[in-house]
Amino acid sequence: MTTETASASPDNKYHHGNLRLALLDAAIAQIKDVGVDKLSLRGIARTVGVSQTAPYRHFKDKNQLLADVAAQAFIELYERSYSLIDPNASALENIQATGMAYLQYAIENPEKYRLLFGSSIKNRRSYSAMVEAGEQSFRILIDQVERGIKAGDFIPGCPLLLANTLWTQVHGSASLILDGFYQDRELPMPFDDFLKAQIMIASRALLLNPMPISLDKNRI
Amino acid sequence: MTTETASASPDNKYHHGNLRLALLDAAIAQIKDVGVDKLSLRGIARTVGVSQTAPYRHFKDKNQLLADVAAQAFIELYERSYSLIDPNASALENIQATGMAYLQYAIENPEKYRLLFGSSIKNRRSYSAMVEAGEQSFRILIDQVERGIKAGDFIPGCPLLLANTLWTQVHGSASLILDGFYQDRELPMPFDDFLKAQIMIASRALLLNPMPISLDKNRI
DNA sequence: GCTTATATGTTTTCAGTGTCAACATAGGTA
DNA sequence: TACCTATGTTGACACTGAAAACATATAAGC
Repeated sequence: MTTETASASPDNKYHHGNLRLALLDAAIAQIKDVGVDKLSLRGIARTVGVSQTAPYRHFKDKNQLLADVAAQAFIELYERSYSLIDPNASALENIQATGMAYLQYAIENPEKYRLLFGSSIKNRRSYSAMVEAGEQSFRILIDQVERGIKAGDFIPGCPLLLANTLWTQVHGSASLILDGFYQDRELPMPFDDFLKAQIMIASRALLLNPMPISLDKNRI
Repeated sequence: MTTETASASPDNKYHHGNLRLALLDAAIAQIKDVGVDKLSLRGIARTVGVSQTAPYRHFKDKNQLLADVAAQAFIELYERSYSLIDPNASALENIQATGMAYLQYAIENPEKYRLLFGSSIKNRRSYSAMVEAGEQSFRILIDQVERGIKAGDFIPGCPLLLANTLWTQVHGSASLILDGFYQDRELPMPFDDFLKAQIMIASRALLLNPMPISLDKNRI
């Protein structure tokens, strides 16, 4: 979602007014309905009603357009996660809540998620805006891990390490969902519970003194 | 690695002899050095020295060629994992060993791993040989989880759920490695230890009675 | 107001892709 | 011998990302 509306000066045949935003919006739309790897620069130029090379005035190449879209999406993801952090809740609760929100984002925006973490974008490291937006999201998790350690709930390990362990679990979960790994697969419980249970198990690993067993054998 | 050598009848201008294998081999080679998404059917046809449409006699389309390569790679991965299972070792030890081997495979064969779990292959579910090869690998993990439960070491939960939690962690870890997430990033310890520590933490979640804290604060 | 530079468009073109249809040939079989 | 089928080839189509050369509208300096 871009902040401004895409058309600024209305009847300006030649100069579009705000082509850059219009292209980004069209790209997001196209990603959503044809998928990130069927997205074509020419296609989005066509839907915006502009020549096929016009986008090159605003983006060095297709890769940069994708990186810019991704940066936006990372911010979206960050805001969504951040809004769920409750300073009064325990670190564990916050972690589990944001973990589920993360999965939900991936499920609701599969193609965007693929853009964020797939290999559509080359040379990720060289798009600093995108990288920083991504790291901002990650820092939410690190912060909560640090809180949990300080509160004496979690193992007193390196926060980056612990946070990363959690993140990789959730990220792997998302990847497998999007790759259709769970389609036509019999699960022992509703899908949502399945995901939640995994997050609970994974976060149990951080607890200094986890319950000997906190899961009902029949439910899980 | 295909089992037979690719050229059967030597001087047969028109009929190649074993084009199918030759194409698969060329595909693997091309994946290794230009990457899975820069692989082109025409390119591999060229290196094999055959017309650009010849591959269509052996593969319905590019997607099917990729799926066939992936099936092979899954078997590779399976064999590598299976060879590490020691019936006399504990489930936990086996799980940690295969987990590290899995990451090592991903690091050594980044483009192959991307092929296996990225979105290069469309409609994965419809390539049953590939799907089954993949599930075979996963079953190794499930088996060990079941062993751990029976031995009274692990939480008595649904093995699929527990195994999946572990797998998603390792898979996520691999994805982030390949996406260059750890490049130019300061880590609190050597990279290999970093990965191993995460696997240890993640598998700690399965233990019925994990050590209150088993990690030295300074090392981790 | 006039000129001029710059940002933002367009046209044209190139090299590359996956895939299809039509045709050619070699080897095995009736 | 005649033919069928598997396996090749040629040529074409409809795409793609991208570069080069050209056009125009807006903004800045005088």
